[in-house]
Amino acid sequence: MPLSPRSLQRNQSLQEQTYQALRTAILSGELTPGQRLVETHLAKKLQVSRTPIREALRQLQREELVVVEPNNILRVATISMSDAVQLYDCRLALEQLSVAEACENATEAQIQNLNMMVMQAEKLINSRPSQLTNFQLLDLDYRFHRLLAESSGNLWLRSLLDQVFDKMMLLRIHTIQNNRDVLEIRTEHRRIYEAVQARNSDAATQAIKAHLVASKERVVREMKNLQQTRGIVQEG
Amino acid sequence: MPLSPRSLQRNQSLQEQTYQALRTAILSGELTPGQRLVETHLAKKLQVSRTPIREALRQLQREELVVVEPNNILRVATISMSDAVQLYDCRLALEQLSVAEACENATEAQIQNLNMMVMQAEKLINSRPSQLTNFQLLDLDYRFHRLLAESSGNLWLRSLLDQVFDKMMLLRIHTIQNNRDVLEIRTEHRRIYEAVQARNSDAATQAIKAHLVASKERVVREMKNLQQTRGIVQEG
DNA sequence: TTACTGTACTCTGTATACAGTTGCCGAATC
DNA sequence: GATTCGGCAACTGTATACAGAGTACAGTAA
Repeated sequence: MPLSPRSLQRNQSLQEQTYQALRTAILSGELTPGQRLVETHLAKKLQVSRTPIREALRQLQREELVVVEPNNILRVATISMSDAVQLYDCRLALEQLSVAEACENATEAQIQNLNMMVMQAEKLINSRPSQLTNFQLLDLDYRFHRLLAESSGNLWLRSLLDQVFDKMMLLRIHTIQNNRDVLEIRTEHRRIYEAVQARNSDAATQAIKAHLVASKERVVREMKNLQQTRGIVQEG
Repeated sequence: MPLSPRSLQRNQSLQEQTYQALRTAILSGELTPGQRLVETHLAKKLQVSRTPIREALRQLQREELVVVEPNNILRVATISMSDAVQLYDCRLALEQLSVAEACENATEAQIQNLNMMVMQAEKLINSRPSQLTNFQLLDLDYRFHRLLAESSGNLWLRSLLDQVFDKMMLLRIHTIQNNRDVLEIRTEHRRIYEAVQARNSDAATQAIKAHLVASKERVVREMKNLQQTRGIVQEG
């Protein structure tokens, strides 16, 4: 849903709706990394006053989806190659814990949902590639990982991983545009799912580790490609 | 530094200063867990308008140092026993990565600083126990861990751990009041330091793991004690 | 042509006004 | 004495006004 006037309703606070709208716009790529954010413009676009905009921006700033320059200019955050590597390292640490605890604590309903996601992904991969299916795959990828985190039963782990996922999304929404191979999740997700379903903590840890290491490598390779062609993502 | 009118200066934005003041007040225990936060009162206390207060509160809310109730009442966050356990699990995952990367990337200056902190702690422990030295020890403990995270060179790891540390601080500022034994960091910190200094990644990982497992156990024990006597920390 | 300066414009930081909501208290009623 | 209703007080949500900082641009002088 594009950033548009009065797509907002009055049942929730405008501040919260503004926050969601901006976050979604950033994570969907509608607001591109590095783009300047001007309070007054956003206010006009969303048909609200600056107050809710400012509060939403402060939150995004605290999550580092928005960064502030020395002269108080706000921009959508940019993810560099080294950021990506470091984020993957954090994921590696956190998601091993995530699946290990999921093996212990996942409910049957959660396990069924995981299964459905794996099957959906397999179906999507067999369909004709297009930019739409690429986005759907990426979405499915992160829904799978978020559900794993949720299944761990550890709320703080979930909250930390959510932040990491948001930042990864910011990056990947731009890396997958052309190359669906960066989303080789077919066998990898299934292996993770099966280990969790069997409550086999060691296998699950191994599987997620292999998945993330492979994924990291694919993303880094794709970023190098992108850097050669266009200059969207800068080195940091 | 107590929350007082016009302790703020005009060189930084009031919003940022307000944020720092509130965060410090929460982490130092001046604002106690569960305490209600009223914008207008805080505004009067800090001698600023509601605008900077609101923006600061939104940030604290996003970091979950402040929680909002259904009727829009804001309160200082409360950490339950299960929160503490889950936070320790996250720390365990992240800090193992932290020291492993610190072994690779720490600068000589950082290693020297780590050493100084270890020695300072050893000196403090030998001094006469008091509430003041307890607070100093706790502060030193977290400064040590933060510096480890910084030495890893992984900015995202550092940012994630900072959040975890803040929440732990919120908890521990109340658990250590009487019992300094929860801060048995003498030998444990030294062992971590020596492993990092020797760039021995395996030893460092083992040492931090042992430290955190032991620390978790001590804190849980102390929380059980507290729960029996007074009701500050509620089960969640 | 270049460098400097004044000016107008844009944007942010902060304060404040106003409206809507929630919750409480007291009075009237059963 | 308990209960319910009206009204008041306390807060929050939102809009907006205003001031100050930064910036770009044009005009002028060397």
